[in-house]
Amino acid sequence: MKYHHGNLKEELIVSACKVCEIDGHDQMSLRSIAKEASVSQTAPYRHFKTKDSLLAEVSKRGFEELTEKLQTAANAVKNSTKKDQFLEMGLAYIGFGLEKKNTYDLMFSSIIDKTAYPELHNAASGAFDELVKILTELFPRISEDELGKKCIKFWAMMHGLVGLLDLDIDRNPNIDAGSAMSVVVRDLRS
Amino acid sequence: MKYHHGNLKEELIVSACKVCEIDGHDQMSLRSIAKEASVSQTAPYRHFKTKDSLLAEVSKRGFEELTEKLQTAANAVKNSTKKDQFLEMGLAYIGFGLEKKNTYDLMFSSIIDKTAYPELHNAASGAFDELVKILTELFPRISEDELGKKCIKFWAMMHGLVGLLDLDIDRNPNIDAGSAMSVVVRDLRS
DNA sequence: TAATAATGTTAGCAGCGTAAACATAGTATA
DNA sequence: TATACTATGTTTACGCTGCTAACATTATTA
Repeated sequence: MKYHHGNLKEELIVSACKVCEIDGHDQMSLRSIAKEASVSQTAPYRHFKTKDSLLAEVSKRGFEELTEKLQTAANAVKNSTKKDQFLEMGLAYIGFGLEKKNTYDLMFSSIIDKTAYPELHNAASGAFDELVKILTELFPRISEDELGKKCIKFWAMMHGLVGLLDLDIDRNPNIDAGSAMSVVVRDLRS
Repeated sequence: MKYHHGNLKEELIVSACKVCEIDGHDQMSLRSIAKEASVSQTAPYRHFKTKDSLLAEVSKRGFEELTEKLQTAANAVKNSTKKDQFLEMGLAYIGFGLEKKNTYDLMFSSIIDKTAYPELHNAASGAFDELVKILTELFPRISEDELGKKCIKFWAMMHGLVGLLDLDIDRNPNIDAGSAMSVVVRDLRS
């Protein structure tokens, strides 16, 4: 084992993502992350000013992955009906939210002060911008104002659904991700 | 100062709620809560098995307060149009979410394992049940299935909006709670 | 009244984020 | 090439945390 790792910063981020997704963000101690990367407990401080700045990086990558997922979904159904396009995008969003539940929780938790990490805020806004871009192509004729509202509505619904599906708050076994989506999607395609 | 407090359990819950709302749930240490209640650091363990079980109580009271807020809002506009009734309920929900932001975060965070605290789960479901009850009166004619979907939609939208308004993810200064609500409310009143 | 249960405090453990001091390796300059 | 400097690792240590064990005090009950 070399004394100087060479690529520790990246390795630490990867380790942090792993610990987050496997054990949850409440289990993300710097020590556990450092152990995962096989370095000493304080090695991360050569690359990250605080623990939060490392978590911010994990969160940022989550938003980047979400952006990609939305892009891919939009491309996959470019020539379908609006309904299908929305369904696909919605399922992509919810799929990410449920599959990477722990990372999603971190992304939307208030643990990290977003205003303190501009890059994180940009990544989060970037995902929203991607949504705007996709919806702009879907609705070329409506006003910018109406478009913005549509985006907020979509995101709010998806985010809300992820939270509710995860919480199982309704106790209704008939409402799974797919059917909940189809309920919601009807309001968006027009 | 008496040795035996007499009502420490209740006092601790109140102190915990205070610490949560003022400092945020990430600052809720048992020690800080005990200090707020002017008892020793380990006194809480006579009344709560773990720290989480105390947090669960705080979260439970949050859901109970939310339930009340929804009730009050529904009663206040009993004879208005459906649109106004929805607006009022929505604003009550969002108002709670933004005003008691830190408590709301705790309630919907994954810090507490809901399945481990049946009373918390009941309180959360109780808030949803209240929503079902109100919407049942608003829509006496639609099927139970449709009603359930409407409730999920409402909750998802409100929860989503709270998250987005708080996150300021859209960076759109024109979208505040009121206008966002009115965007969303149009879909629900029919 | 004496035993017991309930409820408080004190002391101490391991794990945490973080800072300081130190060790080692790579790089620039003489 | 030798030497200084910088980058990046480790060790140690501090105060905070959740929690347990041992002990102190009060309330209840036989």
